[in-house]
Amino acid sequence: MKISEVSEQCDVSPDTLRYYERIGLLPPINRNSGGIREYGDLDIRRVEFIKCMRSVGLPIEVLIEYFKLVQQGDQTMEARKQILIEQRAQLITKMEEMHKTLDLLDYKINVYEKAVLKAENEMVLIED
Amino acid sequence: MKISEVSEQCDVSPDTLRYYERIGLLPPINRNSGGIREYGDLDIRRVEFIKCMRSVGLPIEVLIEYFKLVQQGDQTMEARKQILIEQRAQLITKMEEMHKTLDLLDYKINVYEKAVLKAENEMVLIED
DNA sequence: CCTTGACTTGGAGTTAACTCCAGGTGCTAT
DNA sequence: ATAGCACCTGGAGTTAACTCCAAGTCAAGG
Repeated sequence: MKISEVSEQCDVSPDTLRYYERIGLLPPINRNSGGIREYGDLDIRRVEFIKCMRSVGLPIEVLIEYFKLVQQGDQTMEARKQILIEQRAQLITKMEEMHKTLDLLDYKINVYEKAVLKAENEMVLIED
Repeated sequence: MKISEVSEQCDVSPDTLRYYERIGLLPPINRNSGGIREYGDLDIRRVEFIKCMRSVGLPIEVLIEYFKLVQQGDQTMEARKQILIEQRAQLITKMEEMHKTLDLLDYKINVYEKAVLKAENEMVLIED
């Protein structure tokens, strides 16, 4: 798969794909005879994984560290697991934060709902 | 309340508080005779609200727009409500994204769990 | 009176994560 | 064979949201 196809399929810009490769978040992608990147299935899966993690704000640095360990082989499994556990914990914290904020938004929206209705009723009274 | 006290109580740096004021996210704070900022209860509540919204990634620009409407009085209530509803929707989307990512993390952690156990069992066999 | 410490300002610097650009190469269709 | 298009590279530019800094003011304590 060429870069534009990957870009299309994964909804990540070609610039971003090249950027990810430069900083070592993606491995050096295989090239065809003309020097054009040819992404394999594993590359695509990695992009999808990165996309999922990035979408919730997991920093690129952490992902680079993780893939560095993956590349070092099986004896780093425990360390990799620890990274995922740590990120899971942070994700849970964020979700709790979001739940609190959601409650506050709901409360405020409700206040406006009531205030707007009240204002409308008063309009009706005036119109009478 | 002086800036350092607000900073302490709300866990926001003095620099950030002054920054928020400069860009119009906080109103011009009252000053004492010496030109020192004196934060009132309303200011504090606004800081707390901002903190809550910022903690889930709601952009500063949106908050500035919101407070601009607040300052324009009651006839902007409907518009303000719409902003909150829109942000609520985006928050829900983010939470769903997070849930998906959480599931993926749980799956991966589980895979490692099994792989590590398997590796340990094999070690035992070798040691035997 | 002098030092200390918290405050002030305007402006510059930082960080993360892209995003864009200029200049160049190489296949492909007319 | 030449025009056009997708791709390449290294490097510069952008954006959001801070964060830091130098130079200055002021009240209080020794």
